[in-house]
Amino acid sequence: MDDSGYEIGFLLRRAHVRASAAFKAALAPLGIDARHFAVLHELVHAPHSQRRLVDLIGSDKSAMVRLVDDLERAGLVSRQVSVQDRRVQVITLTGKGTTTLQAAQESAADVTTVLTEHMPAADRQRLTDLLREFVAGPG
Amino acid sequence: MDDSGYEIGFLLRRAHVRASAAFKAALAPLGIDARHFAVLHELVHAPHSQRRLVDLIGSDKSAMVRLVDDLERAGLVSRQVSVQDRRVQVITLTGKGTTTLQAAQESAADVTTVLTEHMPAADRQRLTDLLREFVAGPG
DNA sequence: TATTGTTATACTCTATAACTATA
DNA sequence: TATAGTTATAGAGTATAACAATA
Repeated sequence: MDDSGYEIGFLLRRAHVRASAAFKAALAPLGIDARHFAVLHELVHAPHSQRRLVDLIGSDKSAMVRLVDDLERAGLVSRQVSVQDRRVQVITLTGKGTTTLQAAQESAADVTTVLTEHMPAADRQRLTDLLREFVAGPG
Repeated sequence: MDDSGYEIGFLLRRAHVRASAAFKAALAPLGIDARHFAVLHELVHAPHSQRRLVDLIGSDKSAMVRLVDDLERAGLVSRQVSVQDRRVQVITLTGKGTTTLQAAQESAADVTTVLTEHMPAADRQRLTDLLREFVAGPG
């Protein structure tokens, strides 16, 4: 009985569950979860509108409002009305946000090491590359 | 800026979101979702106790009660008290369950084809193998 | 009219603990 | 005492639609 035709679906679920539990535990001391981390990560190089963050992360706009609410309340980002388009809220990393992001990046890297330490380095790299290819889709 | 140290976490999330949305849509006409499919899939070769299903799938016992409730209500599995241990409910695929599972397997295989048709076949196979390795963990 | 962001709401899923019946 | 299953409940996350402000 060969189920390789659809096994990847089950495997992605198990892999995600395994990884997200580990990331959640690692980020908890910083007061954020993986979704907040994803937002902070997108803001490293430049501020973005909430709309742009939604597109980058693949969330939805009402969920993003609450994520940014959380981050703003924690002092990690700030909201500013755009001068060009006053409908737009520009989200910027604060100094504290930058510090927290760096700590989160270290924790996340440590977790990743633990999650993949049973795999040869080449396999780890190849898995990352193939996931990137899978996620890219037909586009 | 190199984020390869933790990028795999984000990628697994995006990959899982992409795949689960597709599986959900494909299985909806059969009246089940991916979790029900996983349960049916484990019952192909032999009946199992709910406890065993929990271990196989990585769910929890109260969630499993409801999954089996759903499947039993739809006539896809049956519950029978074990003769050896009357605490145990043995879950068995019905004829309708077998038919539905086969349809689900075909839908899932089709979805997988669509999800990976932008990838060379060798990459698809390698991704499956590497995910299996990742999921296995240090054990 | 269309878009950005906000709010409200309902729904699903998960997590937890208490409970039963057996062992 | 411990285990398999059940039930109840609370919480988190998602999805949806209606709304306000601006373009």
